[in-house]
Amino acid sequence: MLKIYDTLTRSRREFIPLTPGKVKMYVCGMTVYDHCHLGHARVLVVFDSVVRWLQTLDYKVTYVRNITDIDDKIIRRTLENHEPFGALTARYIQAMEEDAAALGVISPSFEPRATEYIGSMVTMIESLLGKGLAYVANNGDVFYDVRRFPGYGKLSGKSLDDLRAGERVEIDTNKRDPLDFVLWKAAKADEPSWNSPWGKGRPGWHIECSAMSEHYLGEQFDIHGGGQDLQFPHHENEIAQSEGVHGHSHVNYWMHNGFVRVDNEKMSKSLGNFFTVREVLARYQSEVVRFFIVRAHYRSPLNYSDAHLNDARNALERLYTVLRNHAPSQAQAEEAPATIDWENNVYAQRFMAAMNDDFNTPEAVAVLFDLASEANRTGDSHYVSLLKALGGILGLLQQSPRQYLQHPAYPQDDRHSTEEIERMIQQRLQARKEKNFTQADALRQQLAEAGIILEDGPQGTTWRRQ
RNA sequence: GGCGGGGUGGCAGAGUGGUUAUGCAGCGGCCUGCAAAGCCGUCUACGCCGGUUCGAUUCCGACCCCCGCCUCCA
Repeated sequence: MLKIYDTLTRSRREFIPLTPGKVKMYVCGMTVYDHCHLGHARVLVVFDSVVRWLQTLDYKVTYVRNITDIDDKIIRRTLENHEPFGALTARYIQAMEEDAAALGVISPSFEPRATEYIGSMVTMIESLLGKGLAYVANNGDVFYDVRRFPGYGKLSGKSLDDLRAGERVEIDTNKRDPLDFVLWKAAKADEPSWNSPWGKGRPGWHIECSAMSEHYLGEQFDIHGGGQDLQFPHHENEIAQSEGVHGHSHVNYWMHNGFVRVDNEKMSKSLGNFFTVREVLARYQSEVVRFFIVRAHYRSPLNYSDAHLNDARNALERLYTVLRNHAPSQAQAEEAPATIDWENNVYAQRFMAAMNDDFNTPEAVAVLFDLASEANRTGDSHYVSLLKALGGILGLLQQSPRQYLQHPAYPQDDRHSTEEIERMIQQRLQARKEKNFTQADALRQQLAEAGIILEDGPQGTTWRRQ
């Protein structure tokens, strides 16, 4: 039985989908004005793991992850760059897709862009105006009237009177309440704009998620996810909009992942302490990054540092080494296809129990390592098959072990070609045969200095990159 | 100030009212020409102070400290 921690009720609740066998899930994706950083990578990987597990449980998942391709920051960036905003967003959407693919993230069922749903947003805003939950201000902006929505603050546990609006930012005098948020922004000159009953303008940030989630998933759906920082105000506002229009709750389970931190501080664009996915992928194999993310629970903070990435790299190497050392033979692979016996296998059961407990991936990873130990102890390839199958559910261990282990850690370390390495290994084997250990060790040392480790085994000498 | 989440062994990171998490790193041994990999063994724990309990890292209370949200942010 799957249990999910729901932010709204602050409790772990049994997961019961609205429609048996089906899951409708919406996750707030990226605002595309810059490259993804590790915090974005975490959202991508965390909810990818959620989808993979739901699918393992035989749910048919409809997964929507939106793209915000119009907002203040995008406009500012296009002005700085002197380029059309469509060109800017297209470039960063492309980059995001590349990063996601590198991290082994399966494409969502739908990836709607805000600019393609302006009409739905306008309809929604009209509805809110009709219900008296919104108003047109003197400056032409349309605002949500938060005081008119009784449940405002229920997701983030805030009360309107406790919020210190205006303490950090100047209050917009066009608003009735400082916490009112914009649904429609009147266009300034040189800004991208769309027609609306309130004149040319563009949507506020929050309305897009209400509109697009309804378009793809209906008035009510199962899971809504995103980073912790979206809890307030973004998701709070989304509730106000969707519930305001429909008159009933729209999300059954709210999931929020924890932050990536640097030096114990939240990694964020505004603090400028971020590392982009591509910066990190230039130095670590992408699977190391995914492993690093999956090794922590999704709600916990995750500290980023080279030491931690190195630690993850070394740990993952152990798993791939098992896969290499005890790979099932062709015959064994055919005899025992990669089906997982959830009913009888204790490792599979532990894995399932862990994942069913609010997606406890660290515990699931621990099962992987126990399987690795068992495989090393017994040499039984059944453990290896299961290790690879369970790893696959987490999006791990699907590369060929040789490819993984021989992948250059840093591109500039790729000093020796594979042919060169193989030739030196043969030279060393010849030297060993002649008991010329001095020369054999010299050759090994030479390779070691290039980060290449030799391993003499019963089946001959293999190599990997450190 | 309001609200929320935390403080676990050298590092990372789960979890539990009494039984080995797991990984990396360290140490000793086995294996090896020597290594590497692997195996066996092993050392560092549950912020502080009280309370409940036969027994608390795990429950309760106070305290200290850290982080997040209250502006855009995954």
